[in-house]
Amino acid sequence: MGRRSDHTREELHAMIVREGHRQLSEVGFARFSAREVAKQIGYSIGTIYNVMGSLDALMLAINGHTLDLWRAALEQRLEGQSENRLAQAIAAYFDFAAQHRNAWTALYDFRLPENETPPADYTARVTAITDVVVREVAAALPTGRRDQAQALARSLLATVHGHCFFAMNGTFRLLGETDPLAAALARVEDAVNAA
Amino acid sequence: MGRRSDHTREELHAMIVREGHRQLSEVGFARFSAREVAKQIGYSIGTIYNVMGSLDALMLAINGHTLDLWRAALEQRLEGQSENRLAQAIAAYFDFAAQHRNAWTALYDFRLPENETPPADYTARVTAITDVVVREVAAALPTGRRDQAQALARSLLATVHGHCFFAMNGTFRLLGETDPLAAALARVEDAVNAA
DNA sequence: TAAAAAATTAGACGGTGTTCATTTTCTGCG
DNA sequence: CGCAGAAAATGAACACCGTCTAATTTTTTA
Repeated sequence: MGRRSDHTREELHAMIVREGHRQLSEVGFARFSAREVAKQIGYSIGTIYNVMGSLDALMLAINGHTLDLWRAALEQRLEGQSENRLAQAIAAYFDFAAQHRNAWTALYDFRLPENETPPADYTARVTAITDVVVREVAAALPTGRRDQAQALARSLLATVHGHCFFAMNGTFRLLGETDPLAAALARVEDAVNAA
Repeated sequence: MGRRSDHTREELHAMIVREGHRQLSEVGFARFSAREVAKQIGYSIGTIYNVMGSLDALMLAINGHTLDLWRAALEQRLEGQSENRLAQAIAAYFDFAAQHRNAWTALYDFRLPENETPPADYTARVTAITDVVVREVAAALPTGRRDQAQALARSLLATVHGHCFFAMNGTFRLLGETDPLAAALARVEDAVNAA
């Protein structure tokens, strides 16, 4: 076959990413298959490669989509909130991971080969989420300490990530921690108070 | 063929795990292959399955071995140290991850299927590392706060893990953080001072 | 309407995990 | 020593996977 009148190349690209994200969410990174994506959208495996280039590129596009959803969820949660905004942001971090288990986990399961770097539009999505956190950390700091916001935000992001990761992968359950979110909030509070 | 006089079943098990760990360290989790392990030790693929039971079991054994090495490195680093022991432990955490990149990463890349739980001898290795941290956290706390050590140690482990993870996966480089270890140490200090 | 361009296909290739009937080797007993 | 049974090891078979590409089909263009 050739061109199909009902899908432009762009639309097809979007279809693949959306279906890929759907399947990734369903079966998880370990069982994800490009062939199955092709089957579900009614195209052949070859088309996936023509449109996406490679499995790595497909994964980057899917993870990019997850990052978009994550930032949207984060900003929606903060919208109109005037108190405890940093705590709200952290809770949103945890909520997104819990509600999008497989997609969130895949953000960290998937890695490009050693020599390659992610494309600019992917890293931009990562920094977009970071920027939200930087903004909220800055607001939580005393006015004289706002210049520390960027560095502190990076570190607090790592702190929250570590807690969320251990919550999701079972480590906290194993260690008897029953409220990972509270632990993360406590660590962030410690750091903000120290600044 | 049948029994080979030069290897007991136990020795063969150990051989497989050691060679598996070697290859995992070399090529990383994504490119790890049980078939290649078999080839390198001069046995057939079937034998790997006879001895280990499944690929999941093999991965658990290999990761268990990594955890053993990690705890040994941690304890060796602390041996004889009388000052800054908690900071030393954290530095050892980072050092091990850096020096055993692929093996360390595989600890988190590999996950059992949803319904299954890791065997007791695996979880014991995880808690063995945790116990070292609990001990050092307790020592760093004022005597009246020692009862918080366990809960705080869990949280600080997550904190350090988050920083180490972002250091290893490139997130910190992307965000401009040039000294992840220092950031982790600062967060731990904040938490200890707050207690 | 014919030629050029674009889109799509599907099969081939080399790899993977997994299973299991078969073969080989070892052990112990008569 | 010979032989039977147990233990160990094999490797072919199966169903997948990502990747590539020659061939085909459709659409667009001239």
